[in-house]
Amino acid sequence: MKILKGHHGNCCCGKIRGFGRRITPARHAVLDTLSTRGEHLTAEDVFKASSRRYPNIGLATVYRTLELFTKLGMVSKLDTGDDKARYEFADGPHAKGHHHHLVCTSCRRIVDYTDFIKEEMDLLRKTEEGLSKKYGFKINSHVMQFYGLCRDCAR
Amino acid sequence: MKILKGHHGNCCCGKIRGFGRRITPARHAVLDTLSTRGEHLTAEDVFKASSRRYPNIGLATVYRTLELFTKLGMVSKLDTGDDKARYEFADGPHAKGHHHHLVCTSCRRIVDYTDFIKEEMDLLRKTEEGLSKKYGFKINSHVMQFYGLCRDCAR
DNA sequence: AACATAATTGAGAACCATTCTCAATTATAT
DNA sequence: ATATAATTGAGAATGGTTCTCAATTATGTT
Repeated sequence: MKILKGHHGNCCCGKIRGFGRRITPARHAVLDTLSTRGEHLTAEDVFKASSRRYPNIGLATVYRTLELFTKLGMVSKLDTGDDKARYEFADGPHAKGHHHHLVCTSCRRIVDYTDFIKEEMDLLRKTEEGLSKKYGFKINSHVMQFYGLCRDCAR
Repeated sequence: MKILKGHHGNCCCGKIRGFGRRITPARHAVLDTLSTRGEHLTAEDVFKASSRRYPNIGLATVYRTLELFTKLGMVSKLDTGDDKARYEFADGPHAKGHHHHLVCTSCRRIVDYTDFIKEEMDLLRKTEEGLSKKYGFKINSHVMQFYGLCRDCAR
């Protein structure tokens, strides 16, 4: 299958190749899906959407691809408490910008919020620094998330 | 089996009974385990330790009990990223005090920290309030956690 | 103290997201 | 065009957790 020179050629393929990994139709399909279909997609979501573009893709490949992209830092893997990982573009050309999540524990709706992000980032940076020093950890990531009931589920 | 009137009688049994649930040897064993064996135990950990006190206990019962205690607010269920839930007493008579977690993604060591807790709580409270108002969520809980490599794993 | 009844239990089966296996295919450097 | 290692699809396997169900038991009532 011919690889189209799309907008991905510029931003992601280089990163993939840089790690000695190959550009394949399956990876391209996943990339397209992630940039088209919004945030917090489950592997199954990605599989279904990618199948439209590339009908032969297998679910295992989707998992492997998402794992690779996560390792390369292109994708964020989220846990929103329902035993299914969710994926979205990490900060970068296709990303929505740094945000955190507010999750409804009843209907599983996920709201991305950016309110208080500056204060959060300041505190997170400060905490990371303090914890690194005190406990000797090299901190790589954090999770900050709120759970509750959305308006519809609360009533 | 006779239920001993131990220190739990005062703090937890009332809570359990208050919800129309019964005090049983299995629940007592889990309670003892949680108060004796430290933090962030997996269900399997709780099962093994509780089996010593009450050899007939079943794993399913441990899961059910931990779920119940979590629902009653006595226990916190944590996800530290390794596909096994972990449990510990929530804030209360037996709890260690409010803390957050620093997790080594290599050896899975978990450090409880309380540094910056005041600032964190302030920000969390403020954020919860802001998000409640803006998005109409009734926020019930939050997760704030750091991932990285501990000193031993980093080198 | 024994009864009635609904809650609880243990054991194993079932579930289900994810990972693994392996032979076949394919991207890429030469 | 070729060689080679990476990648793939399909289905099996994994493993933590939940479910099922008949048997047991805690608790309020007599």
